[in-house]
Amino acid sequence: MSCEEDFFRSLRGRGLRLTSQRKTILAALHQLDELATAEEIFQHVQKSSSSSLDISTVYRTLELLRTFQVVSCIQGSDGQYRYELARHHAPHVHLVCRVCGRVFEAAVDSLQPFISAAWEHHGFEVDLNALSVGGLCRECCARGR
Amino acid sequence: MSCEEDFFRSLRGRGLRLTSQRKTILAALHQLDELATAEEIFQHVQKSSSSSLDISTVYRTLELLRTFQVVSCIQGSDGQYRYELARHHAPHVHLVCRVCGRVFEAAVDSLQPFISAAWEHHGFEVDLNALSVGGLCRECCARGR
DNA sequence: TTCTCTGCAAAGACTTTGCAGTAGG
DNA sequence: CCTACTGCAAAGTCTTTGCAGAGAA
Repeated sequence: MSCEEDFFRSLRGRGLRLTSQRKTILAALHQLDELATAEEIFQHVQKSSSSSLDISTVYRTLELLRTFQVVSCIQGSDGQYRYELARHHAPHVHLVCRVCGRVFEAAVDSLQPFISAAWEHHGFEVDLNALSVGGLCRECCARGR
Repeated sequence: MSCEEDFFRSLRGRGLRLTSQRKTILAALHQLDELATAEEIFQHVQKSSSSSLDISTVYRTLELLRTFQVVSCIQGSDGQYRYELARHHAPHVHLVCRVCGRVFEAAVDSLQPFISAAWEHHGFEVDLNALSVGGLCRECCARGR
């Protein structure tokens, strides 16, 4: 799995180690294949794997994966951080419904004018991997808020 | 002040009351005139006003103001909620630097294509007041991350 | 062997909640 | 006078941290 090899190389580059817990968490991210909280990743490992690990290890590993840009991280409408594999998905934006909290994925091409404008007017480099947009989804909108 | 009158009317519509604490918090939001956390609003009142209130009252009032759309609310890079008066500002987007945490305001016109696309493809109604975009600011970008 | 990493437990930061007294309308 | 609101204190939720032992390289 090239993702694990990449991770291993990144770790070695800083004198860090590829432990079984880190492998397990990376595998869980592949299996979940969607935005997941640290708690959800933890639960998934508890159920699907014989390996045991601690929730604090999950947090520490996710932080590490984030610094290597292996995972991207957004905050849902409930304020929790949610993670997903960065390279596993085409670049996309998350549409987070402020009522039901569900997350939808939208393409990024229509954002190009905005990205250019942010760069030209503010020197700001928009991070597409961490982009989440609040609003109302179709159902909640129809339900009248 | 029309903002307070609006708030009063909204409250009356639901049989709720305009208390001195709610007036104080609304005034603080006007004085701060920028994104502020509950704690910052609380501190501001403690310093600048003779009225005393509890931090839990600040949270309860901000939640109330949010349901009436008097304030809008985003999450900064540190995960804290930050509030500002919704009508006091022209519609704008917050650019949140993932390194230094500073927040910049950007115009929304270049987002029009994206807003239209989200609506057409997903039936998703983007909420501009709650829109924050992560990335790297000019300084942190120049500093090489 | 050498350090990094882990599990555990505890603390931390921010936010919410239950309750009895206070005060708005 | 009614009942929503407040302050207080306590709990809740999510996340981080200190430390001694475990385990990669």
